[in-house]
Amino acid sequence: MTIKDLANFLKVSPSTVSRALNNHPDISLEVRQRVQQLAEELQFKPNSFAANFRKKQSKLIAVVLPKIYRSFIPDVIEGITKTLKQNNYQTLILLTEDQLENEIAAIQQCCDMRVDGILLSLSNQTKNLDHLTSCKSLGIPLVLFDNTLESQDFPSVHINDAMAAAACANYLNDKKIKRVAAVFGPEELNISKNRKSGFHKALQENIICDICYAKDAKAAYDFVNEQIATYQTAAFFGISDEVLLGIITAIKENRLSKKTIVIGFSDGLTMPFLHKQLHYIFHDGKIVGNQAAQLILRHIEESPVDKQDVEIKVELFGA
Amino acid sequence: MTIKDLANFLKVSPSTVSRALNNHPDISLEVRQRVQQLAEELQFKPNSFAANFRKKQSKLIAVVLPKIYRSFIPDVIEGITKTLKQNNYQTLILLTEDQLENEIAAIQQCCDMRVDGILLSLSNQTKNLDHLTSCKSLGIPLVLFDNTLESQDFPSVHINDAMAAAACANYLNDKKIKRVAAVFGPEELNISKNRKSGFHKALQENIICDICYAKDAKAAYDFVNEQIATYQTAAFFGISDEVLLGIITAIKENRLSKKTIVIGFSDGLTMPFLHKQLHYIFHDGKIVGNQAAQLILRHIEESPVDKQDVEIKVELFGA
DNA sequence: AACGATTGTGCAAACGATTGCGCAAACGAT
DNA sequence: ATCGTTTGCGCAATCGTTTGCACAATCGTT
Repeated sequence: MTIKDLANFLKVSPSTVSRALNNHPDISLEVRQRVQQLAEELQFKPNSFAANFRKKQSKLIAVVLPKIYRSFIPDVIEGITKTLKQNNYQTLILLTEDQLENEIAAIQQCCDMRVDGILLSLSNQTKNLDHLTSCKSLGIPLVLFDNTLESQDFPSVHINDAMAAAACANYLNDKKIKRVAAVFGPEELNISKNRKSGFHKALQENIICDICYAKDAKAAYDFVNEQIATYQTAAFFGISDEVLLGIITAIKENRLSKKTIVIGFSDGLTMPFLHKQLHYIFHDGKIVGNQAAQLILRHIEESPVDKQDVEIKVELFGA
Repeated sequence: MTIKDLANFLKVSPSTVSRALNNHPDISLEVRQRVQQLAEELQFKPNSFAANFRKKQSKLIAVVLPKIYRSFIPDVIEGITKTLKQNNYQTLILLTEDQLENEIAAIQQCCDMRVDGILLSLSNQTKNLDHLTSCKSLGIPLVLFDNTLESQDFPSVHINDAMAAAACANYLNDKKIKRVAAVFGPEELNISKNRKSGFHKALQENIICDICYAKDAKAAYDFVNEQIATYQTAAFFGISDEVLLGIITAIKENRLSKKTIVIGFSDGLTMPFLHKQLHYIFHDGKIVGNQAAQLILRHIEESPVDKQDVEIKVELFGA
């Protein structure tokens, strides 16, 4: 079933069928309707590969990211796919498992496939953007999101981690606490670094702050248990749902829920439900995804656009 | 940069370049190496769209599913993408948001795009497979996974929900409990139905069983609180991480952790960590994804394959 | 020396849709 | 009646690769 078949059947030329199907004004209403009607009846759909090939576009956007963790990222993907679908693009998922080598291969793949755009959340191993030169030279738009690096070349979408972390610190300042235990993610993660420096800068100097880089919930949990045992710590800061899970589990097992302050970053679902007293920066993946998608679409459709980062506003929620 | 450019430069024909790049044995080693070397130097990659177009394949597999929940599905996607990537296929994600209408549109999209295969987890609204006839007629392989329906035409990958639920019931039978509260997901979900019937059939008749269809963790939580207040229930069954979150939160808030039995289905991460005494059927998304991907690859590459369902083995874990 | 077999390469036709350009018919204006 | 314009459609090239087939060169055989 091709355009030619339709054309033969209708005794018109393939070009006419093509134009009729695309509502080209050159084609008379009568012919247009006949074509569209037959196409409808025969369930004919033009081969989008042939069309895309001819038009030199793929209508495919690649999302390259380390891993689909249990929180946040699913929302990001949802936000991206929804926005893209509305604009007739499809979403391709490539996972790097936090390996730079995989990231490089994935980007290469994207270039080879001639995707129309790339949304990239960097692996933790990635220290620079050298591997993105091929995108640049091929003119494939690329937007960084979530885990990003400063760049002249590529716009990014993210929250202001430092400011949000500072808001948490300020909350703790106001509570006149003496000591806080702060749990970050793996040390090499940019969000760890940014949130940590923002937190420290804002935290009053007279507050003692113990810190930990936890690779998972268990590590956070162990650290918190130790802190409680040693210092009777009653205030905790955690930069992700993963570490918050460790923190909250520990304080619940120590039966400290009521008097203890827990504050951190969360996607607003599991952790606030699990611990009603949680204070959290609501890190909404859907918005991040949506914004990233919109940004890449702008770069694809109205090139050239001046590079412009998007900083998502966040708020402190909680009891 | 095309094959033709390379050919001109090397004073050979495009066909020779093409074959050389594909390691076709017809091409002498010498020519092959010259071609490959130049391609390497110039960073040339054949336009895969043109190639796929010519070969009538897209190297794209669509994954159509309701939603990327916070547990299980991320693992499934990970399992799928990994397996597909190893076989040089890319993963396309289409979300249906549990709307039949979206599912129909997504399948249509897939057919229009000529994807090489479809992995489909049904929406809760889907009661039959009529909308898949176009796949059938176009010869696009399709594999059902996770939320499936019985079908003559399409193979499926899933666990034996009824048997796994029965294993949970048997565990409770052995514990000589008098009463259990069982929390399912939305009533229209197939996993709710299957797990419920399996559970009930296996549960001893003298055990009182209160049930609830919870749409989210909060609903499960409310139900459990009520059960505890009314009957001092001390045994709970939950069919997903989502409802287990509600159950566990409630019993923790009621300070019942130690003596209370909680059993259910989990992806083995958050819930077992949160509640160390949890007994759970380990529902491993990675395996489901991997198996589904392998199955679709078989159907793509060695057609025709006789329809054959895959039933993933599961085990009861926990303290 | 003449012959088939083998080996390596090029020619040209696909694949299916799009699109610049040309051309005929129909129309209105002079 | 003539000419210029508009309207509606078809021709044919094009996108970049792949691939069946033809063909030339080389080789070993008789």
